[in-house]
Amino acid sequence: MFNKRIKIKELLTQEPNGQEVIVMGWVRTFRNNQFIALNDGSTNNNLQVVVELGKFDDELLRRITTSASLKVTGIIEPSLGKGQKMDLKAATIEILGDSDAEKYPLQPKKHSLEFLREKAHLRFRTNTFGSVFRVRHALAFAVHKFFNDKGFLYMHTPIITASDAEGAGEMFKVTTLPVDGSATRDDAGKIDFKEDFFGRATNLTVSGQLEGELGATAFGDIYTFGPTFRAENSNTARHLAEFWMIEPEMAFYDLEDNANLAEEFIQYLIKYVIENNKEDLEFLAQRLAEEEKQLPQDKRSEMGLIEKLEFVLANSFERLTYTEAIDILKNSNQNKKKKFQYEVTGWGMDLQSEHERYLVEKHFKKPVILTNYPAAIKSFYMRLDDNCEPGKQTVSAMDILAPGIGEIVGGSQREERLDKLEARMKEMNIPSEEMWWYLDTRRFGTVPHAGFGLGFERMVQFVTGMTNIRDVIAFPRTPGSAEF
RNA sequence: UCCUCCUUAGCUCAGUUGGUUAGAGCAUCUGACUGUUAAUCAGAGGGUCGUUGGUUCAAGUCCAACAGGGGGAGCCA
Repeated sequence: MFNKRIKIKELLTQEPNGQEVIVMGWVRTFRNNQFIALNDGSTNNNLQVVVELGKFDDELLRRITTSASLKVTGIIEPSLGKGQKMDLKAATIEILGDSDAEKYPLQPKKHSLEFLREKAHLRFRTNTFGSVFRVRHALAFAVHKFFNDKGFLYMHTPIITASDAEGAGEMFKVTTLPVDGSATRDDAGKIDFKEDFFGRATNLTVSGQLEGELGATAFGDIYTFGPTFRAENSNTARHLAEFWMIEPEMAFYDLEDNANLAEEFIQYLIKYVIENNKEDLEFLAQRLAEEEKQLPQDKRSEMGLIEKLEFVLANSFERLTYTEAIDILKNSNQNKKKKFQYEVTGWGMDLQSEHERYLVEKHFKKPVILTNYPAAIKSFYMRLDDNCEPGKQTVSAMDILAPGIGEIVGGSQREERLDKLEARMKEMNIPSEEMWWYLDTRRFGTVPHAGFGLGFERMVQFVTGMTNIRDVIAFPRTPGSAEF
């Protein structure tokens, strides 16, 4: 019977007054052959277990090593030492699992994040990753709470799909055909996917949006929250081959409604974590400040982590159109002095990440919602804006750019007019026959609707201040790397 | 995929213009001490210098390829 234990997080909120408790956890350090710092993952704060001299066998004490797991019973008393308010005076100590100190790779000292990435199966036992993953959990919970409270329906869209949602991005193939080249070929010498498990070529999803639209045009408001896969050979601190994305889709929403929801959503998530994970945020803020001490002054953040989050809560996001952004960039000193690696050539160009960073981090110094991009650089399903200047056709797209992260949200009002949508698909070589089911939403009771995708890991990065996306997902999948 | 930097003890790192037996702190082990806070003190063990090949009388040090990792870029969320 193990479940009579009290979690350390809860115990530490109590007043020490001689209560008898059972705790279980892992040893962080054993100081002075007398003080065990015990952690059970419920909080970064350890419980100090006091081992009275002569009360326990030396044999037992020798087995209390870093990361050994213990069951301890005893009495809670006010601590005689300075660092903590209570001690657990041990009556019994049971070693649940030994941890060979010569082989256990983590020590009670500072390890580099790169080193811990290679020990991803054990890094949860550190303070940094303890905080990161508790915050990640809180954010995931807050996502569901936000949408549930608003009456959105949580929709599970398929992970195996036959459609290439945005015509962009390499996809992972899903097949049961032999990979040694012996699969049946058709007359043209191509692999005959009629022989495959699903009777057609299938992939891992790159987005649940198209299926989400089917839900939205029946339920009104839906959201998805699931894994997404991109087989791009991207090697950066903000890309994963497997990541989690939240994609709300709303009927009877236009672009402005969409932007309002996205802004409210992001602020809600931040507020939830500030209110519910104060200790973890404080730890992460301190960690980030220490890390930034190593950087040259001009590369350090102007605000501390919590200060930054509170700033984002207190100020509305800057909204401007793509056209206005191009004007700002073109007239910036940075551009006039040719300090951009990619010159701002003018209307129609795609923004490079240095341009986005300039707008967010230098010009506005807060999150920015960029809208109404040129149609030529955006996806087929985005709604064409009416009354555009000749040669400057735009779509009702929006990207939300966050300081230090870049694009955190991408969304749009969807093209609900069948004729315009079909014309656009033809233009962009999207096979409309295969998408008959998608087009049916426009054939039968089409409505104005909109939605967006929020990269969950990027949101976790923004809130925790972790600079590498591989440190905010338990087991990162990146090109050449799928250990664990 | 491109550019760039890195790879020396379990970890973090030093190692001079190529030249005897490759060092430090922490960790580990042994002992001491015992109200400690990454405890402290003393001693000990621990290395095919990422891999392969080359240059040289001599390579941790120079050159090349490969592997792994960091930072930046592209693609994107």
